[in-house]
Amino acid sequence: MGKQMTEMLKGTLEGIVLAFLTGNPAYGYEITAWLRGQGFTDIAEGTVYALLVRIEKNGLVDVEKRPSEKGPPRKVYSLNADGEKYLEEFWTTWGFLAERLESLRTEGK
Amino acid sequence: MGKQMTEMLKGTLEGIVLAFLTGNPAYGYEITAWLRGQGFTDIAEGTVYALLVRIEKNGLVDVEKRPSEKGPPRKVYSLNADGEKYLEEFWTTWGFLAERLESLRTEGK
DNA sequence: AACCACTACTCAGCGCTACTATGTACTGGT
DNA sequence: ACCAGTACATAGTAGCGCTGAGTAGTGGTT
Repeated sequence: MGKQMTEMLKGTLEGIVLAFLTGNPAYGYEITAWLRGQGFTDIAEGTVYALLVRIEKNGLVDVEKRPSEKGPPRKVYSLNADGEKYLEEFWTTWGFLAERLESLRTEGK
Repeated sequence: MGKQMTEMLKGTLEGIVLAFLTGNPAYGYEITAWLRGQGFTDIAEGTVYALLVRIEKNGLVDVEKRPSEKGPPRKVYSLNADGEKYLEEFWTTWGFLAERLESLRTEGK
């Protein structure tokens, strides 16, 4: 993946995944596939799983294990109340940053 | 600074500074002050100087030393051709990311 | 003269996140 | 028996911003 994208994803990938999880419980493999479909073609599987471990440890999601027809059991993640609050803060932070950058891009300094 | 903002700045702060430098040579202390004026109130001085060292080492800027009336000599940075090209790539990368996030925020997944 | 605020730059060490690379394990098709 | 696809896990690495401290020059106050 491009180095710029790699650095830019720091902090935002988490928000992207949490946003996807809103009202839409999903498991790791599924999330990875979705991300690739969104254009994040080079996201490594390991990155997603590590992220999921982290947000679970931070108490932002609930986890439920479900059997799969085609492989090992799935770990289905769903956003909980803390996660929703965290995601709201994420949007606030991102909104500020995006606004600053947008005005920089159009107006110049 | 908020942890979310700290992580999100990774990769974007560099672009912000390069964008500011476009057609507008500046020195570290000045850039720090400008960033604070833009709302990035908690950007550490050390962060900015380290970033400037990095982009200089990567050949994105030219540097000129100028005496100051009120302190140690200033190191004035100006964007060069490589820097402009890099900044263009930055906008492309950021544009993609911002678009994805924006559609996530409004449409939901 | 001593002190402090402001200007201006530097640097070592830390924490966090994404990436690399590899491994495990289950199902189904050939 | 083999391989592709599904599904998860993890140790080690690189990069970036932050913390905290230090150096240096100028000007104003006491």
